[in-house]
Amino acid sequence: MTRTSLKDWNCSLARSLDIIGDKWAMLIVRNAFFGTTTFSGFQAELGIAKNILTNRLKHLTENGILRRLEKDGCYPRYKLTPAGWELSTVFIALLQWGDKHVPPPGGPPLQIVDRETLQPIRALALQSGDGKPLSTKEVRFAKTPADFEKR
Amino acid sequence: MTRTSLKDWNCSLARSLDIIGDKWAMLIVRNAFFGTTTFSGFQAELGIAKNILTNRLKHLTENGILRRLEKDGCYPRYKLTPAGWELSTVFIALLQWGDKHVPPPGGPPLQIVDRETLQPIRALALQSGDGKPLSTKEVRFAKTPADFEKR
DNA sequence: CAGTATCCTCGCAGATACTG
DNA sequence: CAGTATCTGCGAGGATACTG
Repeated sequence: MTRTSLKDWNCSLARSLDIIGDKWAMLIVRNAFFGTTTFSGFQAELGIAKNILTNRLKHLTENGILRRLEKDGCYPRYKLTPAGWELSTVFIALLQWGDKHVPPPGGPPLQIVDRETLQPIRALALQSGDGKPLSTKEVRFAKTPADFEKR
Repeated sequence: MTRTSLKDWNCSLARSLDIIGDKWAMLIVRNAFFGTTTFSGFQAELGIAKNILTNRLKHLTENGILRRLEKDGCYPRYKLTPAGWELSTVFIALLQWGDKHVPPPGGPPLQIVDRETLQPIRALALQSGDGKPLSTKEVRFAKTPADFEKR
């Protein structure tokens, strides 16, 4: 009678979906990937309710996607773990799929380009260390970040 | 006050998540990819409630992921559209991520191998035509299909 | 077999006020 | 700023009975 949990399924996809299978989780990871680190940052960019955001951040932290870093006298920062970084392969695939098959209401889709070459990125191979931002493989948006996520 | 819909966001990822961002949708696509075509097939394999399954199948059909084929005097069959096939890049990425980062409760994870070479598949490039199953690139499970998804 | 029709429940999510 | 606490409610999702 309770909702089925996928945690214990003998299937990696199912278990993965149990962690990042809801829309907010994936969007949070995406924004973390593109540089957001603070509570209010996620909150403003996504327009998500605070308690829900708390929930998701906690859930992602407990499942090893995010790491919560507290420096004394400073705001806590959320950064992707290596496992979190590797999720980029997933949402980039989804993003590109969406670019192709779910056209935006108006205007052309935003593009992800390499920060240096400005060439469109088709797939990412990430091998980051311990949550540090990537150097050359780092990506940005062709449009300004502000354009990107207007809620 | 209503739940936020991602349909109209200016972001391909968000719009994609609105379509296949819930766990059942992705699992249905996965099973469709691996050969399931009938209502009862999905129902038995996933253990999903019938009305929910009806919902999801309708939703996926309306959004161009599945195609519902009716032959007179025969059961309806659900087959992936080309767009649906291309989703495999997404869930394979997720599946492999899960293999690495969300270890199963007991025993080694199942593996996806090439049907002919039996080599593990790391990434798929699909270029299927009109919903037809793929030929050489088709994949199967190293274990029997029956092992695969025991609900 | 492939759904439709109901009913019911509880989880997710939104809004808001409040705290260190 | 970064949450916590509380209230509220829609609606996803489950169970079951029924139909062509």
